[in-house]
Amino acid sequence: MRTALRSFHRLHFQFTSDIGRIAHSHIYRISTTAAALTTTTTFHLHRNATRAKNTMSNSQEMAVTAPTTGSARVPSVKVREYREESSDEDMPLAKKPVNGNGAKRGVGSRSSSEDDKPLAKKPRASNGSTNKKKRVAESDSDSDAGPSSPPVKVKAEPKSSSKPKSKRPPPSDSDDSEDGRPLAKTTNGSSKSKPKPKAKPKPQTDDEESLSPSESDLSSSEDEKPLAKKKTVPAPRKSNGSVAPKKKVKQESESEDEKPLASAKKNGKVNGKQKEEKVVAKREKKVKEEEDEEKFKWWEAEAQGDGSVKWNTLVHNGVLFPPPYIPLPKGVKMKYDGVPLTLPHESEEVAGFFAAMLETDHAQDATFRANFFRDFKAILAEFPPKENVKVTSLEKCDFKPMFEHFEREKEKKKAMTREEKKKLKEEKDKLEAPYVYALVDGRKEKAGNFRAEPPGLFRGRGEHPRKGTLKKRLRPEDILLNIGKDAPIPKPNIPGEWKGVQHDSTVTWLAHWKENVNGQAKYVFLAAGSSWKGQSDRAKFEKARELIVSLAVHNVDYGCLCEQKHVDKIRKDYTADLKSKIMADRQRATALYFIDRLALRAGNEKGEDEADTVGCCSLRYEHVTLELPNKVIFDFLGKDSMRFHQEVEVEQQVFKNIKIFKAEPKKKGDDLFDRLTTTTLNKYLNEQMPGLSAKVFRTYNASWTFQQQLKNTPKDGTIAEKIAAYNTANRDVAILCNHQKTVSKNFAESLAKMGDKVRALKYQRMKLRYQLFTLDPKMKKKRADLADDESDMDDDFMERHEAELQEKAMDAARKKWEKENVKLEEEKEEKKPKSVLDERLKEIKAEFKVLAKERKTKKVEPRKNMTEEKLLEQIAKMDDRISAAVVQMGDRDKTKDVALGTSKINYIDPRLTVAWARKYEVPLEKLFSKTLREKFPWAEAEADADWVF
DNA sequence: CATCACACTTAGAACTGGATAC
DNA sequence: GTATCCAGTTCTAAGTGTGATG
Repeated sequence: MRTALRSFHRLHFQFTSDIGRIAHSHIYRISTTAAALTTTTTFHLHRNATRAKNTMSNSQEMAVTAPTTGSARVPSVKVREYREESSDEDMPLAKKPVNGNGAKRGVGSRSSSEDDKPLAKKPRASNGSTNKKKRVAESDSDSDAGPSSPPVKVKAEPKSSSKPKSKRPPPSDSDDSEDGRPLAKTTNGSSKSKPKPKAKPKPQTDDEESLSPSESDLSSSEDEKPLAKKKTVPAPRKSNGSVAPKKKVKQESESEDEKPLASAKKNGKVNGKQKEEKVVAKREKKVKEEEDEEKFKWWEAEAQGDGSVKWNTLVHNGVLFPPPYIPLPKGVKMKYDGVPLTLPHESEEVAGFFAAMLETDHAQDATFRANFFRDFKAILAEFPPKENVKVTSLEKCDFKPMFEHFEREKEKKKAMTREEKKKLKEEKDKLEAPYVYALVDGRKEKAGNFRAEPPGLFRGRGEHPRKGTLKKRLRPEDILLNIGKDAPIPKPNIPGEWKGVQHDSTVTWLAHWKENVNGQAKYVFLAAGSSWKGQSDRAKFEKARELIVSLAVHNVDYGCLCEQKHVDKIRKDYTADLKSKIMADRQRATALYFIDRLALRAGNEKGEDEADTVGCCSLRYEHVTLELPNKVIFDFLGKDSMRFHQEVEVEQQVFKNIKIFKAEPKKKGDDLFDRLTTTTLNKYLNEQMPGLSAKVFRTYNASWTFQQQLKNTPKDGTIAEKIAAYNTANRDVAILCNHQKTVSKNFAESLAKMGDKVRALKYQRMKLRYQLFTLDPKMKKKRADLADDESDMDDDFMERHEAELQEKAMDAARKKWEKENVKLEEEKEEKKPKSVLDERLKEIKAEFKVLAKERKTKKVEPRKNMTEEKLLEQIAKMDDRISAAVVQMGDRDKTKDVALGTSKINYIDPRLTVAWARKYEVPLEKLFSKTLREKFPWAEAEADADWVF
């Protein structure tokens, strides 16, 4: 329906000069009729900003927001601000200081070697209201978004503007055309050069659409009206499952006993000679390493001919089903209305699923509870309790006894001895051994998720309408195998027959089934370290790199052939298309701008029966708000219902476009890009460069950003410092991609602990300082820097700290006394009487009395043998320790809600890491875990220290 | 087209086990 | 030795993107 409407309205969008006038009046004057929209928008924004501010947790973030909030309130300020910009018209927008904070971005910073220039740090604001992620994501400022940094930026954070960050060097050939072009100036030449065949540009297009006051009104053309679309209710997705598998499926009933995998090895073509050589070379080494050597180095092999055929022979054992349900002990029963229920195994199992989650958030969630209870009632209807009790209310269900039983079981498991645990693990490994590897063309390859997903309650993320639904136990009858024609058909480890067996060599999955909750397909693939995954992973990065491969283009501006990178051309094109008269093109260009600059996902349409999350193409009216003069505020839930909240300064044209896309009659709930789908967008991108799609930009920008940020590595720092630089770069990428993690439950606690540690250090330093001043009062003047009191050192803390220290000291004394006595007893000697201990305790108390007195008088008698030099030395050491701890604390705080793993695993070309490790001589295992190294063997093989993305 | 089915990548939560603190 | 914490790993949900289908 949505799409039907879209096509119905798919008429060319003829811009008249009218648009500009509205746009203009919004920007220049906030008054009278034309301003109605703007005014409400502005106030709305203001409210948002205020709310955001109120919920913010730390002052740093408030500092970011406050100025804008203030100025947004007073339109006249905005007007003036905007006008003032005309004075620096020739300055690229991206480099204009924002709110006076972006001072680091000087006018001249653009063209010279930007790599070494510090870059104003992106602001970050978490909406501290919850410890769950939902943080307001940070956006990198201008130059970080891509090689030719266009003017996307987020307000600079004043506090951290001093933090150095490298800037990306703008590629020379694109710089002038995009970044360098003054905002307000229009270049007719560039519009002529527009390569779009679709657009038939009128000669003065650009002039008409410039922000000049002469632009006329928008409303005259029908087509200009944005499509206000109703949200349609698609028919509920059918989950009827078992359609006969379409291609090449052969139902096979032979239940031939499984041959050991090794027997099928002869089917494959093992390169015997090669193996032999390896074996000889590594003869001395252990068997395990020999095995490693056998690994197929696909990146050294010649490319296979037909890309669609993935294998010739494929042998594996299918999926491993979990053990059948083990009923609870007789005494463990849930209660209903206080009455213990004796449930049949079938319903008991389902009750157990919920009971196990009793103390998680899921169990409190209304949707989750409702869905669970619906399914629980259904199974109870089929398998009712012995007591013949009708269960009608979840509130009356008491799963506590079951929950506690599970807890006890967990404890038991924990309490097992090492041997017991080891034995258990061995048994498990033995059971799983046949499934761990598959044979692909005779090569041993690790399988991935070969364990059939056990039954349970569906844990949908965010506001998933189906969360809590019972996910049924899988049987062999649910599962379709994909396996070599000559391979033995494995026998399921539980009774039953496979749903089917097929031999499709164009796909890489080993098993497939349809899950009952959402009717979605599930697959068993090979593990991440397999050659199939490796090859496509490498191909992904190569595709992204292709974006910066230069190609010869006919440049109309200069009437010659020029070298240009794909990405530069694409950026140039979409920048031009931002002004296209064809609405669809203009929307596409604007969307592309966001995808490129903000690393948004494509945003396919989603169904009613899924969580309401969006990506770029599916952004709706309410997800984007505008703030003069050129700020776009994104606030929406993306993949996994992760909040994306950024305030971004954009090119004026983008700002204007959004205003148009949001114009009447569009309202809340309508698509922002009503004439754009991921399909059309990708089709366009594919024309720009074969194989290009929206997601490539995420890969590209992530890897590119990483490469740029790595340039901040201290060349002669310690390994730890280098790794810190690496992690900082990693974090920048994670922030770019909005990768979040839940703040750990006891984060605040552990941070507070660290804080106390710092303060304990400061306390020590304070004592040293006082000693110094007592020793030589002149030092107070000589070293005025030491005269200041420690910052967060109040009496309250000191008292508490001293009490703790005293308690510890006394404890230690007691233990020492006891120990001594035990020893004396063993040696049959006389024990020390209690009075000895008491005497020691008394001494300790006296010592701490002195400390308390010192605290009050701020005078500390120098400890014996203490000299001025020694004190100064110790103070300096203390300074180092304190600042190191403070830095570490800050780092932890900054990373608390950022997940670094996802970008490392999926977005950052591993060759960058390998090259960096070699260049800076950091052991790779400090950067890549074992699994990551297994995933990226190809990167280690091909990237030397000079490798560049 | 528009929709669906399919196959594959990307994602945070949950779990685990070893290191570290106590 | 035991508790706690955290990095690494596993699990599976939730995306992307394309080709077939009606």
